[in-house]
Amino acid sequence: MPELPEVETTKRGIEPHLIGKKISDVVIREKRFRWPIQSCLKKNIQNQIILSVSRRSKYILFHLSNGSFMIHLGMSGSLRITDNKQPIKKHDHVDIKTNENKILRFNDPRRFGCLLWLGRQPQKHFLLCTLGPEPLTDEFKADYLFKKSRGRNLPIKNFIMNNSVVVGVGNIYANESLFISGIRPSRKTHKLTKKECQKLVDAIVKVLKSSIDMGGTTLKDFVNSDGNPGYFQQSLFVYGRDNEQCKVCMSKIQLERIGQRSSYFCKKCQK
DNA sequence: ATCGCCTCCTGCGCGC
DNA sequence: TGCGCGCAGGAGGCGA
Repeated sequence: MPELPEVETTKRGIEPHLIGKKISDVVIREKRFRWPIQSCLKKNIQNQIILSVSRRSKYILFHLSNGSFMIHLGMSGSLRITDNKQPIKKHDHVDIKTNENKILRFNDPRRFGCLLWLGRQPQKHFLLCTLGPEPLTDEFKADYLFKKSRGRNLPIKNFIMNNSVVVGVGNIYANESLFISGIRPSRKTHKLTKKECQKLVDAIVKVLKSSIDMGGTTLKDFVNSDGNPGYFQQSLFVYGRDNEQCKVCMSKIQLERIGQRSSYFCKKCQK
């Protein structure tokens, strides 16, 4: 569920509670994630001060003076700032406690996420070193996407969901940005014109930015927030709307499986 | 090198 | 009401 905007919102929400704080204890109730929690994690981060928090792709990185660690929320994970009065709920797998009796609590029902020690050069970790540009930076522009797309024969939707092309575009945002740019998800990547690449880049940026804005207003209270409402739901053009009317032309929204993923589009608005 | 399929896991919604 | 099935999703890994 967490796509890039949710991860960014989470990062912004927890950051002020953690900067400059010392990690006093780490409680690991479950170590089986996408990758198991390393046995060295606890001793490496305990008694260290959190100097800064950053985000790369959907990874949230925590920087300490002896190295960094990171958390990925997978598809069902969430992070909360809480305290030891709050009862431990199902799937509350890890607590990172600070010296001010605040707890960063990692909940992840499906355990698709991870919590990994990275060492002193986090950017060299195998999960981070092959990542493409961040979509909300100058690196991600039409020129880049056009060049990168030459000679590629896969559906454009798969292409933009590939993390080595651009990070942070999950299934929902891929569908939405292709609708906004008027491109069918099944179009072969190399057939996109430069103009279409421009439209697609603009659409991806627009969708991600507006979603961050919405997430920012809905999820601002992280201390007592008890869930993520479908705040983005009402603004979706195509995702999850098969057989419903296109909000632009009233045609019926189509559903097709592309690359094992549900792909929604409007036949009339997208070519 | 590139692409597509499989897999990890649990909760939910549907149909019977 | 209860059960079981199928699907959802991020993204690495692997086989073709």
